[in-house]
Amino acid sequence: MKLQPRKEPRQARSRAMVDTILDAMSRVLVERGYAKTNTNLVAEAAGISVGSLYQYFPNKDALIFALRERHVTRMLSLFEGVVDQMTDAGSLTSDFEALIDALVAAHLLEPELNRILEEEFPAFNMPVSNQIRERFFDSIRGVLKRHRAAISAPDIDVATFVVQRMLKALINAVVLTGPGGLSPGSIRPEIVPAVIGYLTAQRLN
Amino acid sequence: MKLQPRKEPRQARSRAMVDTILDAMSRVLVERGYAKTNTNLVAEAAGISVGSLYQYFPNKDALIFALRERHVTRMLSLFEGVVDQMTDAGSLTSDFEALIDALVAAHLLEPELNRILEEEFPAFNMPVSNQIRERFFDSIRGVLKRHRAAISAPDIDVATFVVQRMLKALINAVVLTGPGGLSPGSIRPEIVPAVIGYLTAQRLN
Amino acid sequence: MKLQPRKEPRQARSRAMVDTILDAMSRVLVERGYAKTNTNLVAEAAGISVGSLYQYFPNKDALIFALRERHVTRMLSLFEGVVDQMTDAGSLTSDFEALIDALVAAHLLEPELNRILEEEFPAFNMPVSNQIRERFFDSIRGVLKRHRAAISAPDIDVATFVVQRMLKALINAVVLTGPGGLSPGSIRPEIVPAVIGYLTAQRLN
Amino acid sequence: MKLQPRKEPRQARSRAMVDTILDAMSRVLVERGYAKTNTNLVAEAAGISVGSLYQYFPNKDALIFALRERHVTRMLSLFEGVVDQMTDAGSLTSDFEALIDALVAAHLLEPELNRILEEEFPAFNMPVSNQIRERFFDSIRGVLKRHRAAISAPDIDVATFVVQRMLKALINAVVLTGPGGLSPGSIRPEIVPAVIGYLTAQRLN
DNA sequence: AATGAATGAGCCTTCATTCAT
DNA sequence: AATGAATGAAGGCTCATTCAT
Repeated sequence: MKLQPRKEPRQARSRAMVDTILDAMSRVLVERGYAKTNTNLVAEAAGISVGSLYQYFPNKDALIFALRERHVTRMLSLFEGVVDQMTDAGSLTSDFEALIDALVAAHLLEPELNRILEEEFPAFNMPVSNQIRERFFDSIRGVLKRHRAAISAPDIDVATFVVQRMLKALINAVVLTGPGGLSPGSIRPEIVPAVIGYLTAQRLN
Repeated sequence: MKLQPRKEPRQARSRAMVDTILDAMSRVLVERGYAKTNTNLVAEAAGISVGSLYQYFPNKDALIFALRERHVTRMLSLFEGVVDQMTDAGSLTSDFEALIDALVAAHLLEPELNRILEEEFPAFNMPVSNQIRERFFDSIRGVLKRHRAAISAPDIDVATFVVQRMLKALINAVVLTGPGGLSPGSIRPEIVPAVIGYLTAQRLN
Repeated sequence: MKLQPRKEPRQARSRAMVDTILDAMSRVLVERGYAKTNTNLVAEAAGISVGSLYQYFPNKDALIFALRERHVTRMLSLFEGVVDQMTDAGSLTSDFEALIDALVAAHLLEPELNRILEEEFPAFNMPVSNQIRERFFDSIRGVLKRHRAAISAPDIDVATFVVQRMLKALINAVVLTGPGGLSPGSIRPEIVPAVIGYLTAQRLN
Repeated sequence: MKLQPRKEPRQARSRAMVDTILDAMSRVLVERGYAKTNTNLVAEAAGISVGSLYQYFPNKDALIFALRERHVTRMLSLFEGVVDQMTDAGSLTSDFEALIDALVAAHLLEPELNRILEEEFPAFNMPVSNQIRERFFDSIRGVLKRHRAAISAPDIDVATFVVQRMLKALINAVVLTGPGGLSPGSIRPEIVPAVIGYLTAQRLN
């Protein structure tokens, strides 16, 4: 009676493997930088053989892509969690304060990996999948829609896009420590005014 | 009277060569992308030998660096030209309108190269030289200072930094044609409100 | 009963590979000379890919170094074999006769390789490992010590050093076929008198 | 009246140039080692252009060859000077003492260059010209002939060859400071006994 | 004769990917 | 499915030599 299943169903094993590999990739990337990262190294760091690595990823690009996806998805989860908890009670400002807190927190999950993914990558080639991008977009749009009345921007989609870009740029400024420049701490408090300022700006036409 | 020198003095020849090489680099980069660009190809595209290329650039990185510098310097020229022509008569809004026009124009000088330099590069490693960065910064700060009274942001340096980041992010959104997303044309008119909105936002504390 | 392991245990395979590569290196070196020897050629001669070669040797220098070590170690083996078989019965002269026979034989194992290693190499940079050098030294010193009474040289270590140098120089003269010069055969019988003459020379002070 | 000749006759200029170039080669060789020496560097060190260098030497090998020749010729001069001053009064021992002194002094003329020429060169390929070799040989043979009666070696030519090799080996041991090993100073006094011991060794057959 | 920029063959080395075991 | 040795195309860079000026 072969009732006992494999300890783990195949799919699960595969997923665990994929995660192990991505963890290794992340570690190597952080430790050595993109230029000195290669598949053999990643396999070794994952405790498997290169051959096995290629069982789970068809090529190096797929590996990079998957890592980006996973990283961004994790950030998205945190972000959506915050958005989902918003009630109708919140003001535009308080909502964005929460949202920015969440975004900063998300970026600080794996800050080194995040830095490399943002700065050191020849990889916008393969942009984060549209699905993820859209969910970020939709979350922000949801907030804007809820406060439609308070917003002077004529087109919500356009405003969402602009806010998204502003947030990304400014939060990276806070999170990514550059060699010179102003302290991240002093930028942080400016993000809310920037967003709110834009959304509520007086428009002539 | 053999007074006439060689058609071009030595220094000039060297500069012409450097420019020829950078032009070739730019072309190859645009045509094939960073990953498929190599020094032999660049030399060929420049109509010279690899050896010659290495007479002018010590290594591949120096080539990339120089190309970035040249590109950014050209953008800076255009930008500073606009800023220099500003009179005290301009309003905060009109000044930023001019400034954004200039920036967009600057980014459209070599849009494809610009895209690759912005997106495809493992190159924050070698950031644009601080001097250039600072001159961008100073230009913007100059404008802000002139309109200090109209600005609610408490710290001009911080505000400059934020504006700079916003401008970069939003102008890239306008200039860099992504596969999906909103049309750049619709983003463009939002930049002024975004900047002005931030600068004049009501601040509680 | 699948008790039989792979035909060759891993370590053995690796060693075989190293030897195959060194054999190829040796062959190429002999056929083309050092200046025209390169890693790709060696790999080809070894019937493997360059990549494989670099799996066993980190760089070209390591390859050369290893070849020298192997060659000298083999010579050392032959030499030590002879020394070990010496009994107390031998005279100073008969001992050195045997010793010189062994050295000549050792040099004639791979005479062409030996010539290149001795003459064509920018390689004192990476001297034969001290351990090997010392074992040669110690063997000779052992013989001298046994015959201490018959030796006029005041310091055994110094005498060992001198004898070692003399032997190397004279045996190379015998073994290395130069373009012109005396026939090696006529030099050979002079080595024993040279060594014995030195060791037993009358010293005034 | 174009009476004034070029300041220097052509031949002389050429010789001066050749010497300038060889001096530069020597300097570069000593400062950077063979592996890091190249023709462009030598030309620069000589204060001329590569093109000019190639006016005087057809290729790199010729340059190396010429430098060796010059160096060895200079050593030969010093050596022959000593030999020429020998009178019939000298004993075998005193003659060799003088001769060894001269050789050591010769090797210490440009010790660093000498070291590189001896140790770091893939250059026995192009052995010192036979003429020079022969003059060394002849000088030594001359001394041996003068003392023929005191010498037990049956064949003067063979003995000359052996002595020559011994001298070269032992003097290099004195002059070339290796990383480990006995102090050169302690080897020096052994050279005379070695040579004399060989020449006067008792021979059985 | 001098110059030195230009040449380009050639070398060492890396690494994504394959495949026999 | 796993292994990891093997592959080999590709790339950065050097340097002896040439040649237009």
